[in-house]
Amino acid sequence: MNSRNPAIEPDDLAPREREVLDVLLATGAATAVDIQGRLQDPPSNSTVRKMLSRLEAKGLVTYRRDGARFVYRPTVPRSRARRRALSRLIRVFFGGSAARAALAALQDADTLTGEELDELETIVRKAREGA
Amino acid sequence: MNSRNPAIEPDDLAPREREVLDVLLATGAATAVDIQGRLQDPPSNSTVRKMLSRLEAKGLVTYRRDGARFVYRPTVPRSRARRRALSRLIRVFFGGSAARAALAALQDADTLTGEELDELETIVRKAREGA
DNA sequence: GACCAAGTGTGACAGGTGTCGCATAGTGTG
DNA sequence: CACACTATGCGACACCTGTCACACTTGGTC
Repeated sequence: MNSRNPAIEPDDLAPREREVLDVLLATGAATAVDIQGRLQDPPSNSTVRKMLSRLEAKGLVTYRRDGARFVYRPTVPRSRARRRALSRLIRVFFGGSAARAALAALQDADTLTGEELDELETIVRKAREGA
Repeated sequence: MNSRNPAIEPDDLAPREREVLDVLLATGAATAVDIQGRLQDPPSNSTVRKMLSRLEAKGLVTYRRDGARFVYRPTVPRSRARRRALSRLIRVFFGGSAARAALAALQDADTLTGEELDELETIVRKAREGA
């Protein structure tokens, strides 16, 4: 069980481990020092490395040397993790309605680009036509 | 530290505990048996009760007798937990853009009610006017 | 090649989690 | 009120987590 364990998902992780993986998912790749700097109430560097090594043992991250340092990456496809996280949010907080989740997110969006507005209009138009 | 401990947030919980709290946040209130039935790969009823008692010790749930059974509720305001979960999702998976998160959620929405479409149009219109 | 700085690997360990079985308490019915 | 049924409280315990200190590697510089 050295890598690729499809049974373990990011949701099954302990809080600190999940926090570390979150940084990796958000940035795509990072060193132990980078990660340490992005954690809330940061622990020692040793601790971060230990987390990374455990995540690696669980098959959730890989690393690659880059000179003296190691650069870590998540093995879980970002899109897959995102889909799971999104569907969980929708299930728990929006009674299963993706539309209501989207509306809530839009409330938080202080700015919308013209492109985003166009996309929204397209979605609305298509929905009206389809119905 | 019997109740109201504002320092402990749902994100700081171990996976199983979070799963239990999720059910409570999703349903508003539930008994140990209800919760057990909604967990993935459900453990014994004892286990669920132990989780609940630990969550109670952490000040995250309360219970109230209802005849023979106990009904549990989250003490964390749903809206607050939702806001935190949403902002985390946005930060980790959408580079901080609430708008892009909303668009992703809409892709998942297989049906949109007329009311929801109206709300979306209103948001788009107001955004265009404001800009 | 000897040194220093910066990185990494890992053992240890207190405390937290997930799991249950068993003893106990509350409800309703004849 | 005695019985059957269902719920709850709790002790126990193996395994997992979060934390670090300390020893070791690597890369570059005189």
